[in-house]
This record gives sequence, C-alpha cells and structure tokens, in this order.
Amino acid sequence: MKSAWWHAWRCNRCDTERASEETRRTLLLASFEEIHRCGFQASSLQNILKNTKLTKGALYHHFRNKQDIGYAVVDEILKDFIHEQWIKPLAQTNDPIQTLKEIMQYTGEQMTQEDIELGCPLNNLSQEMSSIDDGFRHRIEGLYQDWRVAIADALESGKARQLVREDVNTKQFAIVFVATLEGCIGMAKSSQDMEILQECGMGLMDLLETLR
Amino acid sequence: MKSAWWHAWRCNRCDTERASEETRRTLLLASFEEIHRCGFQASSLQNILKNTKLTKGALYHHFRNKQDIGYAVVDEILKDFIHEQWIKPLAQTNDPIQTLKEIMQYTGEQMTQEDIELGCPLNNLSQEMSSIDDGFRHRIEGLYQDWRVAIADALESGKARQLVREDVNTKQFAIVFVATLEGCIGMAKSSQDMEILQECGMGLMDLLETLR
DNA sequence: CTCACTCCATACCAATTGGTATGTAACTTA
DNA sequence: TAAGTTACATACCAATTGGTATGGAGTGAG
Repeated sequence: MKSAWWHAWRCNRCDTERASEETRRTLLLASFEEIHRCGFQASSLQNILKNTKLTKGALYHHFRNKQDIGYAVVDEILKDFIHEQWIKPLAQTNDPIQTLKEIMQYTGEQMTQEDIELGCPLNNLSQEMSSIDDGFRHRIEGLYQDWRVAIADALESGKARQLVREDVNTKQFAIVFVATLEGCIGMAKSSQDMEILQECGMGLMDLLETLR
Repeated sequence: MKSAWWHAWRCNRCDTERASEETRRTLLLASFEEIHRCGFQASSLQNILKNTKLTKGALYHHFRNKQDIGYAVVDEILKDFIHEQWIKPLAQTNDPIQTLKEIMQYTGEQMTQEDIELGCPLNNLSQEMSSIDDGFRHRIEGLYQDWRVAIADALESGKARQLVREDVNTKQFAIVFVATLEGCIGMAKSSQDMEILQECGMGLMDLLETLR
C-alpha cells in the first residue's frame, strides 16, 4: 500500500520501521567502534551488545552472522566516511592539490589522541582481514580504488587548469599518496606521537607541492 | 662448571640444552608463522602446536603465556630481520641512497605472492596490537626507531661524503620513508596486485633520488 | 642409590566464542 | 476477531580458547 500524505500522521508501521532501522544503526555503530578498538576477529558480539543494551535477538535479526556485520561496517560506515571526507570534496574542487592539503590539515586537526592510538579503521581492517577473507578484501580494495581514482581524476582535471604539471603520473601518485598517508597514520599509531604524524604530514605536503 | 674442551666429546648436558633451545626455536618460528597468517589475537596455540607436533607442556615450559610468545617473536625474530635486512647494510655502506634502493629492489624481488598477501609482519603486528598492548607497542616502536635512526644516520654520513644534499631533513625523511614503505606493502596486500607494489616502489625510488 | 632438576606429554579446567531455538509483544492484514 | 509477520528478548548449545596440574623420562650432583 502506497502511503498517502495523511498516513504520515501516525502511521504505526512507519514508526516501527524507523525504530527498526534505528536499532540496526545502533548495532552497526557499536560494531564499528568495537572493531576499531579490537580488530574484527577479536571483536566480541557480547561487548557490542553490552554497549548497545540490546540482545542477540536484535543482532541476529538484522545481521546473518558476524561476517555480515563486518561487511556492513565496510559497505556503509567506512564507505560513507571515505566518500564524505575525500571523494566529494575532490569531485568539486578546482585546485586538487590545495584541496588534498586542506583535507589532510583538517583531518589532522580533528584527530584526538584516541584517534591516533586506534589508527585508521580502514587500514586496520585491511591489514587484518585482507589475507584472511576475500569478502573483506574485495570491499576494502574497492574503497581504496574509489579513493585513488578520485585523487587521480582530480589531479588530471587540475592538469587541464594548469594547476598540475603535465608530466605527473597521476595514477601512480594517487597510489603513493594513499599508501603514504596510511603509512603515516600507522607510524603515529605505533609511536603514539603526534609529532611523528606531523612530520609525516609535512613530508606528504612537500610531495604534493612538487606536483605544481 | 666451565666446560673444558674434552667435554665437547659427549657432554649429555650440552646435548639436552641444545635440544631444548632447538624446540624453543621451533615453537618460536611456528608462532611467528601463525601470527603472520592470523594476527596475534586470532592465532591459536593449538594450531602452533599442531604444526610443530609438540604439546602444551613444551610450549608452557619455554614461555610463560601467549603474550610472552608474541613478545619473543618481536624481540628475536622481527628484530633480527630488521637488523639483518636494513640496519647492518646501512651501517656499512658508503652510498646510503644506493643502498636503500638496493635493499628495496632485493626484497621486492625476493617477495613471493604469499608474502604480498600476508604483508609485513612488523606492520601487521603494529597495527593490530599497538593500541591494545603497551608491551607490544614499546617493542615495535623500538624496532621502528632503530630502523629510522639507521636510515637517518646513513643519510647524514652520506652528507659528509656529499652523496646527499646538505639541506635534507634526514630525520623527517627517515620517518616518511619507513611510513611510505609500510604503506606501500599494505596497499599491495589489500590489492593483492604486484603492480601496485611496483608503482609504490617506483614512487619511493623517485623520492630517494631527490635527495641527491 | 637417591634426590633434585630439566624438559616435555597428557589430561583436565573455567571462560568465552559465535550461533540457534524458542518465546512473545506489537502490529497489520484478511 | 483470527492469523500472520515483524522485531526483538531469553535461554541454551557445541566448540574453542588460554591456562594449569600432574606425571614421567632423562640427567647430573652428592
């Protein structure tokens, strides 16, 4: 039945459906945090449920199994993050180099001590699960691919505007850029030293400037 | 009792001590491989023992607990690897840039498909355990520190020989170099694509050349 | 010969794991 | 009103986990 406008006024079905989506979202966010803290394999469904005050009934109603939860975290939460933080700004910018530096600076400033300790959730999951579960690997590699393509495309369009040197290998640079960024965050994670992150960031910024 | 030379001829004590060290080494290597495959937390003592055909009695005779095994893997196996592969060659070289490129090339060529899939054991452990266990973190960070210092020192000595530009920030470069290298291996791991590793390697090689 | 010590095997343990079966309240549909 | 579906909660399960207690074979010391 199509919902007419007057159904918005107290449509019980809509209410419960919205509530259901909300609990699913709650489960998903709690799962993301648990996985971010402990890794996927060491993450415990008990802990997730403890934090949400929900039960296994709820969890296994919305997800088929633990693997399904992990996949959903990548497909929904991590994907959203990459798109909002990187891909959308890059798709709109006129000056890709400037935008890349701005995103780096912004995310660097937003980072708390805990963020540094926990590291990049995408990289964490990638390093842990890529060699163990192909479902994870394909999803994660897809995200990295989107990310790199967005950077390369932005740099190519920067060439057209003569804001990027013509001889730059944009595809290769995108690979190195993402790799270096993840590497830097990883270094900061193990050293738990903000200075290391900044030194790394500076190095990357310098590298970016060489593209002009 | 000091062992005189004639004790070498059938010293039963020495035999058993050597055998004991050997089983410890067997356990340690099997643990390293299991951890490299599954990560530390997901690694199973049962699997380790299954591969060695030893038992828990042996394992808990040589190690206090699972954590102790992980620490020993870092302190002995990973440390040895970094020192042999990177620190020693860098300490002896006259041309640090050339040596860095040679090590990269050599390790790149030696890498099997499985090595790419499993990634760098040091980085794997670092990303998994740094935020969870400070014992791991300190040990791993110590290794990274040694590694970076070796690179920076080599580059500094390269300055004296005018093989490295005077204005190079060697300490910062060492950080970026190690971060990028680990990032590249991580990218190759999730993409399972040798080409990605080579593109990354090329980028790093180019970066190295800018130091001359 | 006896005692103690090293090195390792066997058997067992509580705790935790992901997963399932069943129950039930709320709501929609017929 | 009766039947069916959704959205959970509760109770339970086998399997696996890291860890321990005990035992025994081999060896050196006294």
